[in-house]
Amino acid sequence: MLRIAKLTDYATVVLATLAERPGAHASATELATLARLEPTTVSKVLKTLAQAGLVESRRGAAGGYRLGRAPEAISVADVIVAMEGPIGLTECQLHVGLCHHEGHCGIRGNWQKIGVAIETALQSVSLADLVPGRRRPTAIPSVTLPAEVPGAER
Amino acid sequence: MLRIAKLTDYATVVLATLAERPGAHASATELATLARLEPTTVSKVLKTLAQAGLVESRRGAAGGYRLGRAPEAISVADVIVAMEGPIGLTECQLHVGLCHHEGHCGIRGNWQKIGVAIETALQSVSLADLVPGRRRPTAIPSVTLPAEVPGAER
DNA sequence: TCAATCAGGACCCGAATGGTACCATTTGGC
DNA sequence: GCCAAATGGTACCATTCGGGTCCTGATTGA
Repeated sequence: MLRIAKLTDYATVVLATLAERPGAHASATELATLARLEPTTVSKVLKTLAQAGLVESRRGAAGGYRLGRAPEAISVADVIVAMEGPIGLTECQLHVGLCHHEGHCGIRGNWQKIGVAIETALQSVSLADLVPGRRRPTAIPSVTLPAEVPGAER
Repeated sequence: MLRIAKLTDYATVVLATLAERPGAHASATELATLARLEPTTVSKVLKTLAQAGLVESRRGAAGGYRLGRAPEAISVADVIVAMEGPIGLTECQLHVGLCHHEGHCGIRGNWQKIGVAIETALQSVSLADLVPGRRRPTAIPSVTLPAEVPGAER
């Protein structure tokens, strides 16, 4: 487990397809053909991505979608956040007050730090890194877990 | 999103509770009281953890559970794997052949590397680090994404 | 022998997910 | 001016999954 949703996976594929044809607008059906996905599903994904600003849409005839930013400026974390909302391993990481164990749960702060570390890792990988053969980075910046993970703030 | 299941969260709390009383066996109901969780839920969690070897069980009167290994030897990744199965962000990361896009999907290998990076990060945090006030590590080992993330193996 | 405790299912309910369909709106071209 | 193409938005449904509860059997110590 610890999966991302299928739609999020599709989103990365669609975005990668878009990254291979920069500038021009591509329709949802066209992208679906290229990515070999269901047109309706691709359309749904693109709508969500457009709301997040990751793709720009143009309506009407000869409309379609194109990347909202350069592939290097779109991280995997951006895609996940756009499709699934804020990244947080636990519920209490996002919404304070919902969990009635907050008062005595000593490991809450640690989960938050772990989540931050994962989010940082996902932010360090850009869409350009995912597109096959487009860019070939020599190395990915190293990711460090935030120091002192112990039960600090309680 | 990108959440862990609630039961996994409970598992860390229960394990942390167990870590605070090393050696002695504690019953499921006793642990539930300490962790302020439902006894039946705690029992369910403990059964799963016992199957994975993270806790040792003793049946009968005066039975109960205790940690199977030292808290330092139990990582957050171990807990997640025990409760939810292998860590994998995407379906194709775990089961080859299920996805009919494998042949032409260029970003599959990259997702795998991202998953490995996250798993490594989770493995670097032990149960001892989660228990409040028990150990206070000066720093957590840095985690580096595996080099060359480009669409290599295709 | 009995009570306490774990082991292992079976079961149910609610929520989330994936997928589809429908209609309104916008745009460009004939 | 009209029509086709395309997105925007919403609603809907089937399925799966997670969380929680309950029951019965096996084991152990007093």
